[in-house]
Amino acid sequence: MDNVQARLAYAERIAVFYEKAGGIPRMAGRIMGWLLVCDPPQQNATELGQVLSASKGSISTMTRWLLHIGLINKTTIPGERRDYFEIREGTWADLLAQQFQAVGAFRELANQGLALLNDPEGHEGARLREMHDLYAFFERELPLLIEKWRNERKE
Amino acid sequence: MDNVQARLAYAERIAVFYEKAGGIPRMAGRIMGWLLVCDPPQQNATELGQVLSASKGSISTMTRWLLHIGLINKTTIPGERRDYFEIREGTWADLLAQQFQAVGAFRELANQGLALLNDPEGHEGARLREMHDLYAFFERELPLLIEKWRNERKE
DNA sequence: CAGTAAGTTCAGTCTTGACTGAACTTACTG
DNA sequence: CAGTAAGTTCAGTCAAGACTGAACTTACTG
Repeated sequence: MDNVQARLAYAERIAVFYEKAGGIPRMAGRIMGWLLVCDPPQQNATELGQVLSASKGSISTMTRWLLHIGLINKTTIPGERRDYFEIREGTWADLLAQQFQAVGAFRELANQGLALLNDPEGHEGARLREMHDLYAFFERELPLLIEKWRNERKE
Repeated sequence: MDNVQARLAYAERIAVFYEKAGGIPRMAGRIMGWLLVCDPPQQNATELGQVLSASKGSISTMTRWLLHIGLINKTTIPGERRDYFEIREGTWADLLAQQFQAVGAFRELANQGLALLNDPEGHEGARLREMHDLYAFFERELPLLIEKWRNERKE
């Protein structure tokens, strides 16, 4: 691996982006970014700590969290005691699907709001009806899109 | 407005949700939540401050921010000096459209990552190619979905 | 059964950013 | 032109949470 510095800078960029977009901890983003461009694609905790200048504790906590939400895999090599981490295949579709869950929650919140109004059908409820209809629409359509992509992918 | 307490609790729930989902400041979320269920739908800064137990400064900063990102409108009543705020019509579609912008940025990041690899076409690049293809797919499809909804809405 | 390497846990530090309160600006009103 | 109400700005406070470093657990190895 020649351009380690460039790849590190890339990991950092990914981290900043994820932090802003989804509230993902900076260090978790760095790990994700590095695992996207490192060679080989599997890295152990010590390697991650060294290249990212992070403490063992931080790596441990963040890898566990990334495992928990399903973004990475933990694998072991026969005869070795160390754990190796890698980007999980299918991560991105799952991640999007998970983010799309929020849409359903917002549709439900709109419902709860309408229940508070004296006249949900009237002009007073227009705000929440618009919110409800939009989110209901996407709650219906987004899973179909993901499905469509998974089918296209298989071919 | 009889059930003020229930509506306040609702505003709080909206605030917590938006905070987690999009990193929106708690107080901005409270304002949005309250503007969704208040009666009348227009409220001035003093009213907002009182009902939400917030300082003038906080209301001022947050309403300006909400105006800036286009979630609310500022209107005035002839003969009154105060500004009134209300949920902007079409807010939700715009908000989603804005959040979908991130998809394009991620597709671009995947490209930048591939450029760092020695063999982007090979096994080494599989991680980033998957990421790229997925985000490219959604970058294409999501605007179409929003368009579709806007058309359905018009009828 | 010491010695060591891998990994976890947790108390403490540090940074970030939301929020308050007070000083300030602006503009209407008697 | 004083008086007042509306709104802005900003320095300071406070809380949340990311990260470190050290103590601890676990399990392999000579």
